[in-house]
Amino acid sequence: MYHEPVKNLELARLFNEMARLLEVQNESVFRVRAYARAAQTLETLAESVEAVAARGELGKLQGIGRDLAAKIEEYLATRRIAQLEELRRGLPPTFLTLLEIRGLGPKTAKLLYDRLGADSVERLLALAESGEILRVPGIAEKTRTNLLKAIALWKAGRARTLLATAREIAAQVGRALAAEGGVDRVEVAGSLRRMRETVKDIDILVTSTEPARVIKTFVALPSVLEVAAQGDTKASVRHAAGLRVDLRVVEPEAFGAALQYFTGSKDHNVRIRELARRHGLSVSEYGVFDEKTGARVAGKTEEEVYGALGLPWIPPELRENAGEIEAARAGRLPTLVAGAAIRGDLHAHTDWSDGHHTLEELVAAAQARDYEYIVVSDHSKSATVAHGLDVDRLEAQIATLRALQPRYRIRILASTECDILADGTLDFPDEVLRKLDVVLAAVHSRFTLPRDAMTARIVRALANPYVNILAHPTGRLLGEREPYDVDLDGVFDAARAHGKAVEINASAARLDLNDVHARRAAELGVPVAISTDTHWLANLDNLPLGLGVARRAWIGPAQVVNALPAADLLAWAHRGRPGVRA
DNA sequence: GCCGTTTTCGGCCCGACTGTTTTCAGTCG
Repeated sequence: MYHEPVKNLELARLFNEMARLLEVQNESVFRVRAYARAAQTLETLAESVEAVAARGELGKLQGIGRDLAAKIEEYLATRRIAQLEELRRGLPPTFLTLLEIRGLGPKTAKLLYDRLGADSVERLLALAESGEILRVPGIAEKTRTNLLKAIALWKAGRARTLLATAREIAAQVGRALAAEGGVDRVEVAGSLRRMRETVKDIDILVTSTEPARVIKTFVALPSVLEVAAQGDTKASVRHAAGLRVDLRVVEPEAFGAALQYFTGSKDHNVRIRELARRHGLSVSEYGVFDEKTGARVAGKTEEEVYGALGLPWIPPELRENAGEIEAARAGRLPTLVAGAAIRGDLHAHTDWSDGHHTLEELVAAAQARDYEYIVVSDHSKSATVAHGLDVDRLEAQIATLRALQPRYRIRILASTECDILADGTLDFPDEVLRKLDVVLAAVHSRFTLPRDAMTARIVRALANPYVNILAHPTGRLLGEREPYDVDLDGVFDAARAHGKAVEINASAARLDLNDVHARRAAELGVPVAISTDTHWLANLDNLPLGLGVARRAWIGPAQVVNALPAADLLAWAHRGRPGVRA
């Protein structure tokens, strides 16, 4: 999905494919897991795998030993992995899509292929519709209807749900459960709690003295389309919004263990349990237990659970098995940026361009959020569809905004989201930019430039002494538009050299930079701006989405420019301008 | 296939639910 670092994700995909192929061929689950773990390491690796290979340090990566390191090197050198090609030989290329059908795993898929030649979803559907699959031992009518349903769902498109949408649905379900009574505590777990940019399902955890009643209430909610599973303590439904919602009812005594367990990630939890085993402990959603005596030694809170393993509490956003367990053991977990640290929003639009509210409405709404400052950054003239401002209108807006200032406590900062033209020059001349408090620059056109040209374009813009922040650096729109092709390391190097910040755009479909890239930027010493890119007043509430990305990127308040007081922010923004002392 | 604060060999996370079984395998998270 991302263009940089390309090979990390390419390789991760290939390792995942090898894991699935090995699994289908009934290989040892441990061998399968080794490949899957290596894939996960590659996915979360911020640095380019090529750079690691060049240093000869592949073997130092989590879960990558001599053998897998050799396969990575083989791929980097030849763009092929002989073993993968060998594994593929036994099965048609469409076979692995069968594993995307919920409820159909490697064993059954292989069985259906061997017995009936089910080599694709289409073929499986035909076999299920005709009833031929009933001839396979272990498959009866119930499985047939379940498969038909799952295939229909698969065909409907299993696009992941945006974090913002899922947060809203989870809140609604939580409120509905609480309103029905019998529920003491409600918490969201899973990838939603970890603030992943998209989620596949929603996990909700409740405590109750009447589990049966809560389960009954849950499956009967009006927003429930279909009940997928229902037991004494857990149930799983398909929500009207299309995604799956899982509910677990747990004992208060085990709430921390359950929350830790259901927050995941799976890979994080596997590591935690392995660590526990080495301490003679066993971890489950019911608590931490002494293996010898069977006594529960922790479980009421997450702090207790991590504490029993000799670890500090790990923030959910870090729980991806991306180095957080090692950092926790070494006492080197980062202090993450939190909402309280954010002093203002650095990217917002008004009806002067494509925003939907007036300047005064925006300022009042930002002030109501107790911000110290709000940056008004309407589009520039080349963004014609967004009614971008020309020089005259920008100057008029600056005057209006300055005249408004005495009526507000919040500091109103004049800005622009200035288009970066195809050649890297800016949409406003320097003598106009210098009248602004802060300058944002962004790409809104010519998305298909070749990588080198796109990189040079952005690097040139960053060299302009008036530009402060590169907005939505990759241009992606989740589920709609791929990021444009750009060498982000080149962009980050330029940003650092010129003292510029890169944005973590918090609008629901952007989240741009993403977590992996933001982590890379921060590691390279580039500060970030966490901004909402508000077009509707309600968008100001999207800040937590951007904070989620930043926290997943291990970013602390010291690396965030809008954690600075207004005076410091302005000093930083004007530092590189001609005539301003550094 | 990886890995080491009991180990360079012998382990490798844990439990719920389902469907098809007569005691459990497969799948999921």
